[in-house]
Amino acid sequence: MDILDGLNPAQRQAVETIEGPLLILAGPGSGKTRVITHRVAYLVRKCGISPHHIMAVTFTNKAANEMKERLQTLLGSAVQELTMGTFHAICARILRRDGAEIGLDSHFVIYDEEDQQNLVKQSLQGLDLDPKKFTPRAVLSAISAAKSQLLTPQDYAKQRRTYFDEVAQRVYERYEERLRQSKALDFDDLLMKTVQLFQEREKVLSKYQKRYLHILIDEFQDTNVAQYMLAKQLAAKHHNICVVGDPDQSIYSWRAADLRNILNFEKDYPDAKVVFLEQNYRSTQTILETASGIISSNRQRKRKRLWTENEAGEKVIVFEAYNEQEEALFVVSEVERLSKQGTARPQDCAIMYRTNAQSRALEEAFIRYGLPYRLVGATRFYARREIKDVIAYLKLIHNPYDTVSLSRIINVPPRNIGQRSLEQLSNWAQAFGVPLYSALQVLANQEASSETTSSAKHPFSPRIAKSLLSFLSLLNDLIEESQKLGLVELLDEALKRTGYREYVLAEEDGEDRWDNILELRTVASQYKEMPPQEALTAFLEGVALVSDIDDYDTKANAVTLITLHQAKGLEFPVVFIVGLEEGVLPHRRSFDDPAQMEEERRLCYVGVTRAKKRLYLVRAFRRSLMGASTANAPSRFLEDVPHRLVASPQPDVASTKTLVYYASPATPPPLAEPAFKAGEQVRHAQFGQGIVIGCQPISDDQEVTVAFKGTTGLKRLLVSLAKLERI
DNA sequence: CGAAAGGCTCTTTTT
DNA sequence: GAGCCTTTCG
Repeated sequence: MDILDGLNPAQRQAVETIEGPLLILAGPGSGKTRVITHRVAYLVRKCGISPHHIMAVTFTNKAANEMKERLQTLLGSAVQELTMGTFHAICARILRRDGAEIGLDSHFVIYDEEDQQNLVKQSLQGLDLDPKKFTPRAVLSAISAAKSQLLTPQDYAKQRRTYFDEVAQRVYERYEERLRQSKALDFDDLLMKTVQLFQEREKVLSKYQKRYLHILIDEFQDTNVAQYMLAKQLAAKHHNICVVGDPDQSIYSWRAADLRNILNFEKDYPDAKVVFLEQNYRSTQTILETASGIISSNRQRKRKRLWTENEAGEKVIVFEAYNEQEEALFVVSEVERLSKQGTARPQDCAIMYRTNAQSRALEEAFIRYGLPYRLVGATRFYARREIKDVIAYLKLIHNPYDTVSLSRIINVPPRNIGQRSLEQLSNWAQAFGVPLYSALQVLANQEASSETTSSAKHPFSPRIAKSLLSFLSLLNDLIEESQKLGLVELLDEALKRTGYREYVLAEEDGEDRWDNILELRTVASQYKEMPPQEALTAFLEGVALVSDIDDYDTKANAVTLITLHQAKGLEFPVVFIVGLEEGVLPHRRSFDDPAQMEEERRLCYVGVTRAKKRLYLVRAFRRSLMGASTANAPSRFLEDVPHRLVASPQPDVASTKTLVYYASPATPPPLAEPAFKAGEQVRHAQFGQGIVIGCQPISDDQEVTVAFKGTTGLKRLLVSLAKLERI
């Protein structure tokens, strides 16, 4: 098969233009992914470029994996040679290998946002500031923005304007110092340090420049200054840089993405060729026109003409519910109706919303009516406390200087090292300017030699000193074990020695939490092929850089619940956008900033253009936000949907007049008949006898809660799996 | 020292 | 409505 077969002229041009800079402006549904994969295949198969010399940067790991899968069929095992991943993942690899050149320890740990916030909190302490005015969150966001623009604390100092800037700058300095002590890098460092490495070490840069003859970057509209600089550095030798994006789909400016990267690409690369992909293969005429209607009100944009040969298709359905419960009910009954009709299966449908909090009402409705659903994100596996605790142990084993992780688990499970003791330890360490781990070792030496060397003598009571030392030896033992044990064995050993299992099981939801840990163990077991040390590094890196969307599996037989941001790059036959209200979408935080308001509009545009066949725009008249229920006006975006595209009876979306369109008289599907009733006596093969407490539908199954005799206690089981026997 | 309870503030979006 | 922090008590 020829690689160019089945491509339209513009797509073909995008694939064949391999020399020099290339900007591909790709409208939604224009076959962008297809172009990128075919371009890579073309480079390898037609131009004889080794995959080793190609770098492709994607926005998520998921996108990278999918692309690899597709290329597998075109290239076979040579795919492994490609450098493919997010900027963050690629940079982490580079720094692990060559970071020593700029003084980085190859055992650096990666700090996620929670870790960062803890560190900012620590750095704020002792500055004697109004904690209301200078929240860790706000300060961190300033620091992160600075780093995304490659501003060091010194650079930041030069351009600070307000008192807040001054404070943020001082915290930034302390924060950096602590990161360094902990041998840790935060997300932004991964980019910034790589840029720095390339700036300061010509040899290293040149090595990578020589290697990467071709560089491809997807979702270019969402890159920040640091990422842009990185691309520029890497491409400086060969100039074969191909960027793909769509300014209308730029939705990450709050994460310091800079639209100017794509808008000014042609200025920075004067010899750049530009290809427009404007034919849409995804959506119906109606959906595409709806999208155009919405986006064309933005003033800061290049006009472009999207078109499609697809049929007009179904009208857009606009629905106003009374409140979020009714909104959810409407969605559920529509999904049910479509699937009864055979029009769409549950997995063909997606429900998109502006904020994670909105998923709750939807979830409740789905559970209540026993419809299968799949929630992307929100539950954030790796953000769970027990998972973070266990990972903190592993991070510490990997790099004991990691002060954030050490502070996190020094008293988890409780070992008599309370806040005050930790504070004492921290102050003492700070006085020496060393990480907590080093301080603990100094303490150990002092205790061992029993000599009382004047000023530096530790401040701890004998009892506390004993607790601290026993923690230190626990940690040291585990570090020693890590030399010989495989990853899973190491994890087990850590859990055993710390007594974490007993600790977690004693809590409320202990069973669930323990199950989560077992799931983490399963993830760890996937690294068994590697040598132990390497496995630990790879595991921690993987864990640090995953995103919620990464393990989203489209095959499950379930409706997808997803934020508009996460929906970028996906497509569904049926899309519901809910919460189309002033204050929600657009979000109220964008009211006073026209640029942000335009981004809200783009977000809405992204949502609409995910739909292939059917689009529902749904809003609620009242909605409870933060406890209180408020009435909201219809979203201004609804006004931009041409009336002729909306299902009759014509809703007058411009007015606040109520409704309009009812899908079949809302007949809520009957509750599935519970398989068990409370009070029934049952027997389980493993847990023995018990009494049923309750039973409720969950996805396409039922969950039964049983109180078992003896030590087992309360268990929640899936009816289909548990094989409960009535007695 | 730590567990429990009560009161406070926020909530966009996330690699 | 929840997570976070502070307070209080054992």
